[in-house]
Amino acid sequence: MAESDKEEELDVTKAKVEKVREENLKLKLLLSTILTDYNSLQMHVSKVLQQQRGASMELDINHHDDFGVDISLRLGRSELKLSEKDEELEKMNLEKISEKNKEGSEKKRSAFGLDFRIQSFERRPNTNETMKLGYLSRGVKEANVVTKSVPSRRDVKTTRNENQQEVLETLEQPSLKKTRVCVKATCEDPLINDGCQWRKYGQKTAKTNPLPRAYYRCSMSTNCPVRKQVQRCGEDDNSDYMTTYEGTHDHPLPMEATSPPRIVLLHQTVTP
DNA sequence: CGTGTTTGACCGGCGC
DNA sequence: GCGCCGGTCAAACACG
Repeated sequence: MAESDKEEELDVTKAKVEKVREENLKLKLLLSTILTDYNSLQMHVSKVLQQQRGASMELDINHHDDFGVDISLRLGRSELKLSEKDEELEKMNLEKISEKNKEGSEKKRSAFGLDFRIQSFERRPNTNETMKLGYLSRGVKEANVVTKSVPSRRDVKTTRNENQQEVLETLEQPSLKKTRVCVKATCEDPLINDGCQWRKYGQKTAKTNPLPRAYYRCSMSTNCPVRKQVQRCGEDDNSDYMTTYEGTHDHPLPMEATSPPRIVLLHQTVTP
């Protein structure tokens, strides 16, 4: 009797182990997809930056100002510093990975549905602003990054393009700066899982857009200055959400917000 | 009862 | 100066 009980228990345990193994395999697959996607993003960023560098050299060959680019794909963390050695390693890894994933990465990217592009980014020399993009978990279709140094409200003019996408035009004032990142994402839940806790403090319907815009504050720390706005881009339930993060967290972030994909490209300076 | 959401009121910036 | 508009506040409410 006890013997058969033990055998039954063993079978149940075996089944459990098998289940866990299957789950593990699935997670591994998911991770590899995410990694592939991340690598293709890195490639894309470096390509865009190279193009930008080329364009700026062509545009202003006699101008001797430095032109720096900081990109850090992390949500609201303070600036990441890499030593020269780290940069070299990062570069080597990127090359290695890009060769490995040359084939099929495009296909996988569209299948997984993650992409982003830098619309514009420019900084003046001796400023210390890092661009941050929230890590979006699954369900993200397109991340559309618009980041600039945002001075006081007085100096910011808000215009809109055809897609009701907010574009910030910064007038001359390099001192007062805030991080601002726009992310366009498709998910059922407007509160995409970026690892942080948000508390809604308001909702408004803009005149130019009948769809409501929600305002959230980070509630992970009592006086965290980070805010985000979530604006639906279409009327149907499956439509995209434009999420705009503003500010830098004053507290450590959970794993969800700090885990990869992460892109760090520090100081690409062009000297004519 | 604590925490989060809703929603109308209020405030400051900006254009005319 | 006035009106419009976007962003924020805060009281009321809902929920676990």
